[in-house]
Amino acid sequence: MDHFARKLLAWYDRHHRDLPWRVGPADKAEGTLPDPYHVWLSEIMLQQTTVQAVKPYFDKFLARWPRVDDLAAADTDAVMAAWAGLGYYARARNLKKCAEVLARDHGGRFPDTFDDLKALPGIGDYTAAAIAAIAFDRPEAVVDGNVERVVTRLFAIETPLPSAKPEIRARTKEMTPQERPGDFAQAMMDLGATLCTPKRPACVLCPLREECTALAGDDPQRFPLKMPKAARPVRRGAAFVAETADRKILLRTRTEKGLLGGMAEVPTTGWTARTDGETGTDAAPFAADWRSKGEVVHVFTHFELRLAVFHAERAEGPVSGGRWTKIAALGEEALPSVMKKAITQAIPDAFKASRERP
DNA sequence: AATACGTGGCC
DNA sequence: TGGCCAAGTAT
Repeated sequence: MDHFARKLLAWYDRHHRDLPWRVGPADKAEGTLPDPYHVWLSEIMLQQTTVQAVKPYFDKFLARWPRVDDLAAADTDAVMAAWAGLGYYARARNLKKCAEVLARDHGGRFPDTFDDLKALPGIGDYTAAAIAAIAFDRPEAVVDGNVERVVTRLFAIETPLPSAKPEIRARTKEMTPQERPGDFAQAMMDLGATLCTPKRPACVLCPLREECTALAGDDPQRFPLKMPKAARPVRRGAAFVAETADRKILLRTRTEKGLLGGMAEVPTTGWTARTDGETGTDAAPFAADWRSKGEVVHVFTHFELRLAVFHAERAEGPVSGGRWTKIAALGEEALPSVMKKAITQAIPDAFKASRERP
């Protein structure tokens, strides 16, 4: 085992984070490996998502679907609703598909190699390596955003991301030990998350400070270098919150593919790049006494949405392609955050009401 | 290979 | 306060 791995594992034994899906080094020393289902579920949720955001969702999913077979047998709508708010909803659809494949073709068990894991829906290079290393003790190179930061600093890699990825992978592979590869992967990620942070890294506490090339230089924080990002355009549209006298609102389900795929929404116009600011009620789903309720702004990864919100009270009647849903039952719907924002703008107590009547 | 894909927290 | 960032994947 090389110098880096030995020092890092010693640090991990003392300073590892305790996380709900993790088996700590003390328990692992007695031969206990974490449940692959827990590792998989957490890794999918953690893709581009903070630990803090994931925790309550992980607990909720595990309580409701304790084993992968339970998830395979679940209603897709229920899974989407449980995922609502966590973002990147293709993850939830692939999670369900993956559970079904495992239940049908693998007897409800996870494969234990990188290649077989990577063949599953929603599992890419990172997640396949992470599950293989953490749940099955296989010495795979696990490279996430934390590892990219740690490694580019350790070796002062001047190539910007994403061009530097092959070099980072090669370096990580060299460092990954045959023994405790799962702990090593988690140690690298813990180091990146707690000490080798993007801003103001705590180098004085770092177990690798003596061998860090970036620290020997003048400014470790400048790593990793990154290619400049494209500007985020603004798109505009209108959302229509139709409410009946008995407190129902009109919802639709978005198509499976694309933005917010398979999630619930209130009727909206298209979201276009036009900047004239003109958003009228001509595109409303039906004629009603639409009242303007102002605008909500929501920032997606690649554009900013400014949604003009309209509210109609005492709306009624059958509407094709939509469903009238009790405001008190909105908590069971797969509503993404942007839609909760729009509904709250029109009906401030909408989600308070749904909480009061479980 | 470059782009689409959410959300919330932080400074 | 606006940009950056978080355990990436699919196409």
